[in-house]
Amino acid sequence: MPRANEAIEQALLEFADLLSILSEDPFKPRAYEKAARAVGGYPEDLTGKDLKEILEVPGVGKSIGDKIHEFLTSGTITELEALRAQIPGGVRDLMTVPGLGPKKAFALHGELGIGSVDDLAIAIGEGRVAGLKGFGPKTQENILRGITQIASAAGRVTLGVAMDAAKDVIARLRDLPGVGKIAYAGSLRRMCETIGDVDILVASRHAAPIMDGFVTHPAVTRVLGHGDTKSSVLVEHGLQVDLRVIPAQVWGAAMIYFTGSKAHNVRIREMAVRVGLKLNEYGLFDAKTGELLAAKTEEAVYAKLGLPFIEPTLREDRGEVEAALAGALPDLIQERDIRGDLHTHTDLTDGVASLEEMLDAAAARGYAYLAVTDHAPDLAMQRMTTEKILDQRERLRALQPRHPAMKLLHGAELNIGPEGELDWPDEFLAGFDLTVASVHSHFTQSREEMTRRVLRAIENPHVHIIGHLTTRKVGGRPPVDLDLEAVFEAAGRTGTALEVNAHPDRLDLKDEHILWAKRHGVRFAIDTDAHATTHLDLMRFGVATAQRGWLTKADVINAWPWSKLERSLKPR
DNA sequence: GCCGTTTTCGGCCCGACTGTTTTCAGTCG
Repeated sequence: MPRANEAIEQALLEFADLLSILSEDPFKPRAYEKAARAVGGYPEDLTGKDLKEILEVPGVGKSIGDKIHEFLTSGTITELEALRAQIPGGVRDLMTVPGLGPKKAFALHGELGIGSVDDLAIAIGEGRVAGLKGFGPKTQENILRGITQIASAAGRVTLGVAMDAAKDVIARLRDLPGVGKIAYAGSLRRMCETIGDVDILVASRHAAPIMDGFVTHPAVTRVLGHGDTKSSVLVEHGLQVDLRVIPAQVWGAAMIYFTGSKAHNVRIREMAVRVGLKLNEYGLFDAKTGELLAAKTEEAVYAKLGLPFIEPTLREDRGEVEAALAGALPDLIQERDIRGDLHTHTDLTDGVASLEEMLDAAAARGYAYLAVTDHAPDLAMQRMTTEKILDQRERLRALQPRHPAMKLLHGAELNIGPEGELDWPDEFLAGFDLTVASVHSHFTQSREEMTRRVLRAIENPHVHIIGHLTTRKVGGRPPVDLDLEAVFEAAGRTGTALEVNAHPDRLDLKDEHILWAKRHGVRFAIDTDAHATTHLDLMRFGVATAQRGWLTKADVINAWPWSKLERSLKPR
């Protein structure tokens, strides 16, 4: 079962949102938000903890601690229920529209009775919103654009949400009698950035009890179908989960079939047909005699087709079949190849873990190096100063002896200003072991301005990595407008690495961009941008995205041994 | 609501941008 922390985090964030609508005091919702993040990033599972232990979570005091305790013992928070009764859920959804915050959402609900995003679109169309104070033509236009943006992601969830749901279901089903192999397939196994539905495969001869266990899972909000070998349900976030039970002897063929992509499957089925074979979810057959040639493992099925095993992350019909036939599949980067994380935060800025905790967590992962890269002063909200970061550097240096197997790198996440300027002059930047430079403001600049700005940062010899290049949020904020061809050319030429941000809400660069950039000889850094020790585990999503971009460990600077990385960090 | 001490209250996430509000509220990172 997943940790209770995530459910508590969601409940506290909802509490914060509802308070921000209802409460005059802006600090109260912030306290809930802060506590939510701290719980989400807390390394220990809160399940079964008593009040005293709960109060050890930073940012959690008596009042919130009581609510967490109530949630852990009863599954609900009475006061949260009371807030929900005052504010329909759809009103909270309004705040997901870019440009709409608690005040505007409250006005729309209070003045016009608007209770959902759909209501809002209709009301704008009918001109009813125009009369409302603070809702001029530009604002309405922005809201409509935001609604379109949300709608385009409707029905899909991020990789992280889908993975949690899949793990949860698998954990519940794994111990049922008669369950052999169990695994997720589909777009989740291919690690696509958004997931429409989760496919889970179980090998068993006795489907009925497994089906029953599935549809009665506590996370199920609605049963869409309940058959002999296939059932479909909806869980949180409206996510659909399909379960299929198949005989163990056709596991490989079924995994290929249900992993897809459709385009990949079409390609290999065509290959089969051309040589007198037939491929479906039950196996690879001789088309004439019907004899079963392979089915048990994916490797066996691919082999009979004259192909090596193709990693799920490559199965998009982007040339992987041709490469496989030519023996030219890339030797893809794996999570075990990663030797360190080069973009992490501590509680000196907006992280929730201390420097010591982050170092311990990284060391526990067996990393050979770790860069601590807290935010720089130009991101004003973080209140970083030159004194604070120099003090952190001293503390980091002093901690080095505690981690003899891990090289500690002192860095910063710099802000690329609107003109491409950075937070500190070059002399000061030269004092860092490593820097990440990212865009955090002025997202709406023109393509020319944005490109000039990013190019200037790339050309700066004291910048080693460009963080989350496009700043997009999966299913949320659109990417900035940027001449990627020019950016990739410059990054390739200067040796400035481009980040593959591993957070499932970002995945930035995305797979297509990685493929494109790689053609320019760009180097990459797969980083978690961790704001908590638990976030270091997000590395797997970054590695999967890098795989989808066909990267090998030679392409990824944090898969290099320290001696090689160290040489590459010298000023150009 | 939390927290720390300048210690039981008062400060906390600051500053810029946007659109529209004729002087600034709301939103965002």
